[in-house]
Amino acid sequence: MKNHDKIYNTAVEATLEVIGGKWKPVILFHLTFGKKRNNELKSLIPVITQKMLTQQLRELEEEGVILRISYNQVPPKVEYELTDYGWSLKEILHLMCRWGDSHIERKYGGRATVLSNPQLKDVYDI
Amino acid sequence: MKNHDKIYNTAVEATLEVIGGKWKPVILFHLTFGKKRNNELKSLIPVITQKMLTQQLRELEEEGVILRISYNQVPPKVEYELTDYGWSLKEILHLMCRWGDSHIERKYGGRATVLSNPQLKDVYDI
DNA sequence: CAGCATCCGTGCAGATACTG
DNA sequence: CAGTATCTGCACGGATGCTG
Repeated sequence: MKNHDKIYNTAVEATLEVIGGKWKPVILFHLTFGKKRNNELKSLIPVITQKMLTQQLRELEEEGVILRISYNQVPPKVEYELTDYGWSLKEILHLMCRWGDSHIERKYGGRATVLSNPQLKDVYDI
Repeated sequence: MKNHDKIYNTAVEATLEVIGGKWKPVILFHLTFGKKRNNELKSLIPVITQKMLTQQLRELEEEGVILRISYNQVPPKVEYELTDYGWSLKEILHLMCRWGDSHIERKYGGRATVLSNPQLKDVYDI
């Protein structure tokens, strides 16, 4: 063993440092369907507050998984998109979505609704 | 639309309800290598407190992804293992582990260590 | 060994108001 | 439109001590 700057017990923990935030997987998941503006994300995630959204976006940006594109214009226009690195999370995120789908079906039968992931039906056969 | 007991914006959220706890993915990950006793989990996750460990285990049990096996003996012996349903999370968990590995490499180069996931090296070629 | 009970602090996250 | 700034509360999680 050498001097370490950082010690993990499991590599899973390293992943959680990046996508472990309360809304991060959800935000990233939506971005796997293309770049989104601030308001679009708010519409897709109605229950999140603006503060939380901005906060989580900033952290994701710092980790290098998303890119913030600010067009200098009035009114302001900002778009968020996955970086190449961020795209490497797609498999995990879509797997989480598909698992969630089957979990909902198992737990609630038909007594639950998922508002905004119709796209996945086109991507996979579910 | 009909009356719903539950509404999700994304199925990802349903997944997060199950594995979204601070330590849940880590605990579940360890269990993908076989049943573990309370103390074994504590050794594998040194920084977790007993309280948190118990709490997270209970919640995982309630969700039906792990099973608590209590042998009625003195001293007590309790084992935790994945249910069949819990096993369906394996792909996500191992994907998270592998992504974490590459993330650590990318972010820290050699200046970080992962203590306890040698098993994965045998399972996959990494 | 496995775990519960209790106390306690902090930090996460909500609500509201304001800005370039 | 896309944010900041500030105040606030409560629940999450840590530390400690006790139990079957």
